[in-house]
Amino acid sequence: MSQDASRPRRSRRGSGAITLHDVAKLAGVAPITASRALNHPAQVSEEVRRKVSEAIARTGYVPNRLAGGLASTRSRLVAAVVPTITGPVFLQTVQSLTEALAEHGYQLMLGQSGYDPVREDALLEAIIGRRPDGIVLTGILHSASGRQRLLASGIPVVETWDLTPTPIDMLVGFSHVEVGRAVARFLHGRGRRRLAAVAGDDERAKRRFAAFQAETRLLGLAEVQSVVVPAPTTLRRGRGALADLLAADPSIDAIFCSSDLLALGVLTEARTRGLSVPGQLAVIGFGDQAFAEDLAPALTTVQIQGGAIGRQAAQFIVDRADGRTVEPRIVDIGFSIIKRESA
Amino acid sequence: MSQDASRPRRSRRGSGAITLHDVAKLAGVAPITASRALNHPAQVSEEVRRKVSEAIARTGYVPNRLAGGLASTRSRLVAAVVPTITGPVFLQTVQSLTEALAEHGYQLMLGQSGYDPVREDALLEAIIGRRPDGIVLTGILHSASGRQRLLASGIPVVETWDLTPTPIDMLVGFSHVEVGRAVARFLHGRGRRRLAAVAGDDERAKRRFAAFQAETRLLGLAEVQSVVVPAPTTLRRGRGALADLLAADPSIDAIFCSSDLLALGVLTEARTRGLSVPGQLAVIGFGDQAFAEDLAPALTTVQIQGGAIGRQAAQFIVDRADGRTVEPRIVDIGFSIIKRESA
DNA sequence: ATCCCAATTGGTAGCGCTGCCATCGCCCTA
DNA sequence: TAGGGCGATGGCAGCGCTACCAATTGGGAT
Repeated sequence: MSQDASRPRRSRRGSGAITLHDVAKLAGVAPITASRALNHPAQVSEEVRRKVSEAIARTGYVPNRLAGGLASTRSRLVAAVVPTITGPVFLQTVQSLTEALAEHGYQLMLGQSGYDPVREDALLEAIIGRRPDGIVLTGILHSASGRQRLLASGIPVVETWDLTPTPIDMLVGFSHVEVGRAVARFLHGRGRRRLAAVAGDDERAKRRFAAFQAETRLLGLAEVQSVVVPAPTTLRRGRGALADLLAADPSIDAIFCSSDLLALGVLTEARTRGLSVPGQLAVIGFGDQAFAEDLAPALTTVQIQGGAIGRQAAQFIVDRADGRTVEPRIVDIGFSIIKRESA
Repeated sequence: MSQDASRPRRSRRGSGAITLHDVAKLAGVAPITASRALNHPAQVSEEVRRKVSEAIARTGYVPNRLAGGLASTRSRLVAAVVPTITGPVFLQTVQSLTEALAEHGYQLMLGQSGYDPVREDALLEAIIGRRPDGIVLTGILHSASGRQRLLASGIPVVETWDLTPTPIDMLVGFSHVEVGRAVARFLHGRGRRRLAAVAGDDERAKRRFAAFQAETRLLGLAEVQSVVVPAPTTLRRGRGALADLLAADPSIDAIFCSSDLLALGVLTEARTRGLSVPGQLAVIGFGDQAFAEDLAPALTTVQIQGGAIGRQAAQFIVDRADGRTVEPRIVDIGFSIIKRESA
């Protein structure tokens, strides 16, 4: 026990914290050997492993990952970009992403792009500066300059919650077009003939809506009544939307909502107006949030496996970081319509 | 334009990316001068600033913050720990924290402690290893060893969503005890006499409930009927809770719920049972989530300024990082009961 | 006995940046 | 003209870690 006397006045700077060198000295091995004991335990003897872990326990040493990342060019940091965290759509994805990443020793950095392209650019710069081992884009439509920047950085990128034939790099999502079509056919199949829609004001929701509308025409139904509400979608917007829709055409018999929250708003407004669901009006949501199944009436909705998206994204990035080639680089996670009471 | 020929085979390692040295060379200044042009622009001449920013624009240089953080012992990283991101309670706080931090050039790392103390310790280690400039604890009850570790790391810590006289370091929150008392008095003041509660299974919710119960006794009311539901609280749990409560005592006339989602569940169950709210039953929630005001009936609830908590926490950390002493280190953000229709 | 190879350990030299101190002009004052 | 002071620039060294290569050891093959 002799860590008192010496303390050779740190030459200049530093945090003053315990370093790997301190641990190595205490364990009686070279610093690099201590490093190996931690990062490649198979490469050192049982004895060294024991001495080093003892020294760590005694000093309370915590490796400086900033230094490690700099030296190895592997930061073990992954960035996730969402428009805003308060929109509940991506939460499940962020959660499972964080968890899956943590299991592999990676840490998540969270960035909110907001709805401002200037902010988006600044955010990208801040992220790239940390040299993450991967970037997960969640429901963001990035500017051309942002895309360029990402490409130039050479950092693995996973786009999620969408399906395009030309991703920046890797992709895990589902087809919004197929969702729109499937919902139209579903409602038609259940005897609905005067369809309406409440769409959030974002690119994906609009694609779902366009496909929904196109399919409706193919089915020979009446023109779709629709309302576009600004993002993020809320219960209030749902109530307002139903009011608007009814004012425009009281004969509608089904509504496809851009989110479950919007659907809850529609349900709420319908109830206050004495409209029976699903009797007079069928309502279908999107997202299958936890509350959907326990509403009264239970909400029929489109289920997306947000958790699976996050796990797959994490897998993509870990594979890349470990030098494995990722193939295929596009994964369609699919979706399903959960039939409950509201439609 | 001459960055082709030379490329003097990087001696050994490195990411191959543009470095500050490359920029400095192109601008015709010393590396340290280029560094100053970026970080302390007031210290260099107009001319240098111009040449450097030109070189940056031409090369697409993005500073390596890992290296910067290592050299300056300021990572400009802040860690936030939440039990789970899918519980919507802390979202507002995380959002405003991220935003306020971004404005000052800080990036947020997100950690989920889950409900497992082992995981919590691993998470803390992962976080401390990144040498963040601050750690924000949100609604977490950390183990004694975790607390010890945090203290030893010397990193500024902000605890949130609570009020204790003995914080680890800094604190911004409100009194759960006062909330419980205030709600009991509020319901009593509105003529309710047979109070009940649905409490989430976490430490804070239990403190609110205990105070609620104590105050009820002081007011001379009947013993409080209660149900404890496991975290995270959901709509389903709310429905189940009302069923249980009614089974135990059909005469209850008011329910204090641990979250707005729980309250929505109670509202839903009450409706399916033909119980009128607030006529036969008063319902009050906790959190004032966005949807609360647009429910039918609109939900009376306890409002917490989650956004303000996040902003204050960011302010605390930025102040500390800039070397300002933070005083007082405990901020009571308060709460208010928002009277709507349900109680 | 000699050589070879694998397993283990150590040394050196950075990763890309910034803190500290020295240097260089230049202007102002005496 | 000499001295002092100040603003701008540069050099050096090192933050704490790991990649790469070298050295050492012990056994097995020949």
